[in-house]
Amino acid sequence: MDFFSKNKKTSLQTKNINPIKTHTFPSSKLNRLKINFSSYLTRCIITMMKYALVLINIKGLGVKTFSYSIPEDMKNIIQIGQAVLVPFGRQGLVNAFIVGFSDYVPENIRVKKINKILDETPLFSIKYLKLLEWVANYYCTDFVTVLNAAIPLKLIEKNSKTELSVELLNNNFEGLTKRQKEILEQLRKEGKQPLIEFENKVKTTRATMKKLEEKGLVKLGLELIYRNPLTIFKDEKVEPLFELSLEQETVYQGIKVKMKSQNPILLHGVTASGKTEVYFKLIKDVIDSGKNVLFLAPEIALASQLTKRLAKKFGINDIAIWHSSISDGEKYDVWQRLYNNEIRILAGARSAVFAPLQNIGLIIIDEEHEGAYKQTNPAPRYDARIVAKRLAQFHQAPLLLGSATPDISTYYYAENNNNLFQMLKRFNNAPLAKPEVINMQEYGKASYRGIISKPLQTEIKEAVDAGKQVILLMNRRGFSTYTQCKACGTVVECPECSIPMVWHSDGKMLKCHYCNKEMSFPDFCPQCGSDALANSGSGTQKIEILIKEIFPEYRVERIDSDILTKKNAHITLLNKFQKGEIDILVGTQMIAKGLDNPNVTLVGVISADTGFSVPDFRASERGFQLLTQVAGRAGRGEYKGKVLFQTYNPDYYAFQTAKSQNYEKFFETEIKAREEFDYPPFSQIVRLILSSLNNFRAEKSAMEIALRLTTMTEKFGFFEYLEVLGPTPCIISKINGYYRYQILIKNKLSQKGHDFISKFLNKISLPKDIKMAIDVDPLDIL
DNA sequence: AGCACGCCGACT
DNA sequence: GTCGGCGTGCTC
Repeated sequence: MDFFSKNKKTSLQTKNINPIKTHTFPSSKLNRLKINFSSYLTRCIITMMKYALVLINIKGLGVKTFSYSIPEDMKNIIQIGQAVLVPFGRQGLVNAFIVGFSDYVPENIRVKKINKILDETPLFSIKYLKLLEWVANYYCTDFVTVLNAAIPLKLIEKNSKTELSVELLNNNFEGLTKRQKEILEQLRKEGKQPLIEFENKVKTTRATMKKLEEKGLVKLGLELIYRNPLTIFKDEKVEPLFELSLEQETVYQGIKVKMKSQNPILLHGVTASGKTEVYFKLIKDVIDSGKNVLFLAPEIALASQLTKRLAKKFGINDIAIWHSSISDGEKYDVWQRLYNNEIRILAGARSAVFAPLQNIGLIIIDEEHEGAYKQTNPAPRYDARIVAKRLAQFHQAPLLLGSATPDISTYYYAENNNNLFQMLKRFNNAPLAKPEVINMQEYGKASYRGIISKPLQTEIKEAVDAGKQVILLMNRRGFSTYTQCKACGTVVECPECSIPMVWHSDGKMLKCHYCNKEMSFPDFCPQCGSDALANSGSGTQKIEILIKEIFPEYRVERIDSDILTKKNAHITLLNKFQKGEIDILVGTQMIAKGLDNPNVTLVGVISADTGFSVPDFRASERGFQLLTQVAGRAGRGEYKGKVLFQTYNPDYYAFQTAKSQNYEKFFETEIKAREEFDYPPFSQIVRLILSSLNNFRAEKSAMEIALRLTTMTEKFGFFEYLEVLGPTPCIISKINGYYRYQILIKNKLSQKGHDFISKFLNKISLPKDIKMAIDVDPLDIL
């Protein structure tokens, strides 16, 4: 591996920029970690080893690994995953995790001794760390960054604490005071629970509880009582599973045959085709066979909804939920229950792939095309689908992906591996609404303010007057899309980010959608001083106002992320809509997902072109998905649905296929384009973003890295697999004051190529004022 | 993050 | 001389 030699200097090093240093200490640590996890690690070797590698969360510094020596008396019990107490710097004893063992420590450090093993039960296994190590390698980041994302740091602080519990011992309440009887009655109803929680709830004190303990009526123990966040669903009646339709039954049987498959299985089912029933039937089979199920949904709200449905079918005791917003206490409890194999079904969002569910027999990822499965910031920029695939392989369990509009790559692989299942009919045989196109080149002039066409107005009126409800999609928030000077053409941009400021009519402000900076509407053009500044384009706020102008008597509401700032506001609005208290709902893509309202008969897309024109290789895919998903909101009940797309480009292929709701046709055209230009799934993209407050230095460092990368690629014969593009300024060339340059590396799916990239990036260290973000399989390249 | 170490300017 | 400014580097 001499190509990573420290002394190599490139000709581009100048006085203005620090040389790219290679660092040795952290990477040697990583190498030790690697050796420990992946090869000869067995208990007997561990117990012979002198040093333990522990993970410490240092405030301000983050999570780092350090070596400590193992006292003789701990050698028989010490294990990976245990929480320990170690002396650290001037901070005295701190909590840490055992993550590895070693016989060797670099000479120049003097090791301290592990002070205490806090809990002999480990919180994770070697297998688990192996998965994280794989993720770190795949996403070209370090192990600690992945660990940081995977294990809730609060576990470290929480784990040594035990809580007092309270439990009823005797049901005979004779001879007690009225108040005491009340307290015990409540305890009898609710069962064993944490003492403090109980005292607060029934408004009593420790003295009273001690008294009851003395009388032998309750037991106050030190045991750990798990909080079950699902108790809110505990009154839900457990219902039998649905009967499957013929189409569902066929797909179910087909998937059953594939349960041993090492490759992901795709269930492509049109909106409202009843994928959930198939999932549930499979889940039942898996848990009956004694294995566990991981079920992911793209976002927290959908994961909660899913958990409720699961609780209805399987009861609450074997189910847990995991996502970034459950409380630390709940995380701790769920973690323990998972590790102790007390959970049959875990539902959750992206981060739930890292929960330590044991003995997995099936992983389901619903709405697999959703971008929310990919973490964009901060690192690790992982995709839960990729991690889940690896996790499934570890457990030799199948991975089932479901969507009405699958990711192009997922579909490609599923088809090639003969793992594709389709449900192209709606469950209740309701026909899919065929969208109609309104060519705005033709209708534009006759439209209300050039935006709401006559046919759309007519359909809205017809629907609402018939007591039905309407969804209008406008995939841009704010009032307009940009503010322009009519004299010189200048578009008002955010001073910190290179994107147009958007006029918001509610706050009467121009807002930056990247950094949220606000400013008042300028009186004069910042470029030429003219006063001819005007707003152009439309967003949700304008549509809401226009619709209210046309139909002053109808109940119109708007949902977009501006509304979301008020807590639960959007849930309240969705509930109102569901109850029929809103006639017309205007919103961004938030309303395209998951809304299942049988009373919606009309869906209108105000500007169906939005999205397709973004300069990104996935723009057509995203546009197609959005239009298909929103069209699926119409006619889900017994009433026939209608969908109208307003567009200025009626002939565009992605648009035509979305119009006919023909996924396969879209796929065929799109996959050819991907092949021709070597985009995924025919290559893997690794995107590097170099950014700095100083434009020149950002560009310079990007150039230097690109040059090194190209030189090495050629020198070591990787040019067959790797193509280095750039650097170029990012399309969004400035965000939050940081100038951004990108380098794209296209890897023709070679493992060797990927290992090279990973090693190369691990060795790079940059001057302080330059930041580098590594994004493997980026969602977009803006 | 803290905290020590250390290398220059101002001061009783 | 030596007090203290805070830039730099380290924590097994």
